[in-house]
Amino acid sequence: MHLLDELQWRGLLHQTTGGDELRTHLETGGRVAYCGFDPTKDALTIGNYMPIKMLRHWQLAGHKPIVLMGGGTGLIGDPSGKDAERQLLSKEQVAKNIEGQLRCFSKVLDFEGENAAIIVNNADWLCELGFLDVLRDVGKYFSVNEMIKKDSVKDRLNNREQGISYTEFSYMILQAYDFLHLRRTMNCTIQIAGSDQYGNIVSGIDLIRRDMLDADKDQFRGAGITNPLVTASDGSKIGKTEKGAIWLTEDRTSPYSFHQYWLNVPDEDAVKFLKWFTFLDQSTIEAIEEEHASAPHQRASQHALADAMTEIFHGSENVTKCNEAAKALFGGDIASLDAQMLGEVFAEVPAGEFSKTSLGTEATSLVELLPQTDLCNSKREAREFLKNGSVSVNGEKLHGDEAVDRMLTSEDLLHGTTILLRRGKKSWYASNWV
RNA sequence: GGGCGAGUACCCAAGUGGACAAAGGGGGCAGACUGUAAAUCUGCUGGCGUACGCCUUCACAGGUUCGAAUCCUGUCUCGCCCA
Repeated sequence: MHLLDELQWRGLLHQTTGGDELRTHLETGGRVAYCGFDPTKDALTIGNYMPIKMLRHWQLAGHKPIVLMGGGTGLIGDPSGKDAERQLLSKEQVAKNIEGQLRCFSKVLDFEGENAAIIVNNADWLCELGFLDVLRDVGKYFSVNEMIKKDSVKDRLNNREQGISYTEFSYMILQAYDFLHLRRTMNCTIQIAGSDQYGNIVSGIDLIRRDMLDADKDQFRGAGITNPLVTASDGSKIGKTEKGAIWLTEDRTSPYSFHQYWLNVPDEDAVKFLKWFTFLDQSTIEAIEEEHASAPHQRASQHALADAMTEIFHGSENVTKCNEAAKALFGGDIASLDAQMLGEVFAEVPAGEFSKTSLGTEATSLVELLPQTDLCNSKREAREFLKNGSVSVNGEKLHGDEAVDRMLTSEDLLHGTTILLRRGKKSWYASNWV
């Protein structure tokens, strides 16, 4: 399938420049495209995944992706979609953030082989530029009249309170220059980005055209491909929960939580997400969709989604673990798990150590104990949960007043060491008694 | 600089001397139903205490009053209008 058709089918194609010319251009392998990444954070979330995935599709289609880290532009800040002037990041911070983000890229993109992805940092060339050189060689090609028409600038100009600094105003020139630089030095003809970057892409293409006035007429100048803004069915951003963003690295979001996030996606989003976020092909996804439709309660789409995503970022071993953990936590008979399984499943869950000698005493009444766990904050709250029948011990639900009076004893120990507490459906706590 | 208006809990928003820890909605948490879903219904939602209660909140600082989110003074912040 042609890359553009593939993206179209997945719902990832928003706009392109270049029309048929672009399509033809892509029929030859080994083309080079870049996508810029903002080094404002030292780690990435699901919200940052889409552009990386776009580059991977590019790579899978037989072309070469360039990851452009905005180490230079990151010192300036993109005014797009921002209603206030950005704070400038220090050079050290930018360098550190780039370092942190690289981990995520290697999970998705292939950095080896014929079309190996490469990483460049625009600080390497932007920092070399002299101010006067830029004004003479680049600035000349930019019409201020055009620049102030761009939405990103216009919004800020119309807003008397905020305004826009000359620094941020210059951002689009820098981004355009990036494209030109990569066009010149790496034969990079395509820029891939989110739809909000369309204006900046066009600026880049214009600049390339002007730079290549004398070049062979048949030579492809440059084009852009944008993907739409992806949101959940309720209009919210994907990958944001009340508890915070879902990160792509396990030091910030455990594989289990990551897996669970996808598993809990609403039905109406699940198939859409399969197309957007996974690399499963059309027939596979259609089969899953059918399977889901015929047995909705099995949630085939969510399972496929969760497994595929977890595999990308945490590996197939973790997929198995996450599924086993989920099965035990939600369906299985907790008490019958063997010691090893128990350890593995609850490796993901918050835990704490308690003294075995206190078992059977006042100190191990649930009202006393729960506030010491992550499950609740005070005795008052503990009583509330217990009365509501929200708490279970080793998978066995407790009700009403007897729950409030319940004490843990040595008989509750699983394998002589652990007692599992649960509040509601999804909050677990492993208490280890030593 | 002048005029007007507003600031209430996680968010929106009522309340304009006592019955106010403060209506209503949203969100969140929990329960029932389910499919670890959606929709629906129920309970909780400032904190602490097994009740009666105590403590901290209505932008901030003072004041009036037996009593203030509510009245007065000053300060700060935001919005709109005029210069």
